[in-house]
Amino acid sequence: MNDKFDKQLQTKHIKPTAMRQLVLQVLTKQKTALSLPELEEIFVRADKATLYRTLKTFEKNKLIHSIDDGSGAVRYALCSEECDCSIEDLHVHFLCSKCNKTYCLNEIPVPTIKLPVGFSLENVSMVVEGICANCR
Amino acid sequence: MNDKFDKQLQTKHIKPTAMRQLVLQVLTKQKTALSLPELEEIFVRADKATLYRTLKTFEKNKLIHSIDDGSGAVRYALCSEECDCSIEDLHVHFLCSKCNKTYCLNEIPVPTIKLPVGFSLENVSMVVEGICANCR
DNA sequence: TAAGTAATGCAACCGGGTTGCAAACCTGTT
DNA sequence: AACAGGTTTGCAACCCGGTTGCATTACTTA
Ligand SMILES: [Mn+2]
Ligand SMILES: [Mn+2]
Ligand SMILES: [Zn+2]
Ligand SMILES: [Zn+2]
Repeated sequence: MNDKFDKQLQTKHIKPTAMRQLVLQVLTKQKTALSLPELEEIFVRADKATLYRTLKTFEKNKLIHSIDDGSGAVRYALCSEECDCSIEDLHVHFLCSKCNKTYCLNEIPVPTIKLPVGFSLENVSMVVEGICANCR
Repeated sequence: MNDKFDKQLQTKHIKPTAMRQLVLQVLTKQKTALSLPELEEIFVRADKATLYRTLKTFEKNKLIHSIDDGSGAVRYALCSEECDCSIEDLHVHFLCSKCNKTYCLNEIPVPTIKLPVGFSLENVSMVVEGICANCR
């Protein structure tokens, strides 16, 4: 059980500390992305900086990806199995204006667009805002 | 000359004060979007709150639109002539990772995407990050 | 001119994010 | 078991963009 998260962390070359296992566990069971402040609410006894660095470590090692949806706090979600955080792994995110939750729309890739001449692309972010299926 | 901005403000039902004329003038000559902190650097003697409220007023009255490009500060750019800030006026924005400037790609509308069932759309934001034409 | 309304200036505050530093912890070695 | 090195954690402080309350000033109109 913990072994599962343990392996997962080691696969991404992250030393599996207790805190990291717990954070990974929480992130795993979420259907929507979590921000640092939200994580703080879940781990009331944990230190903000530790949670912050945990997320940063996870992100650096591509266990999670970050989503800046304009909701005020950057949110994080588990990367999917095949994800290596390259351009072709980018997908659309959805922010519900009612429940303020952020969904990964993993099945919807970010559409390709043709940039003006001279502009080169390194990254794309597409955030759709609206009402989610749970709120309607 | 000032008359031009004057009319423009009145068209959008904004009382044309001196500060507002100046801010509009600055926004007009910009080729890239401006954030509140950047505006503060330009108007060193002006008060932050005044500039803040000026931007908010402009935005509410659809003289400018805001762009949250993930650069840390929300940026603002003049709306184009025909813009009434509805869905079909949405366009892609470009953030240069070198000069950190944000461009309105007015000629590139945000692509339509098909959301999962139950999800409804109210707004979309698409930000491309890369190297701009000036920086390459 | 006087009253009423809107804009401005100043100060303080909030919240998310980030960092320096010391203590605790882990791991491998003597 | 004691030690040494490197890593993680906890605590505190800080930064910065954004926002608000409130008193003052400016504008409008009766
Ligand atoms: Mn995602
Ligand atoms: Mn724009
Ligand atoms: Zn919802
Ligand atoms: Zn550039």
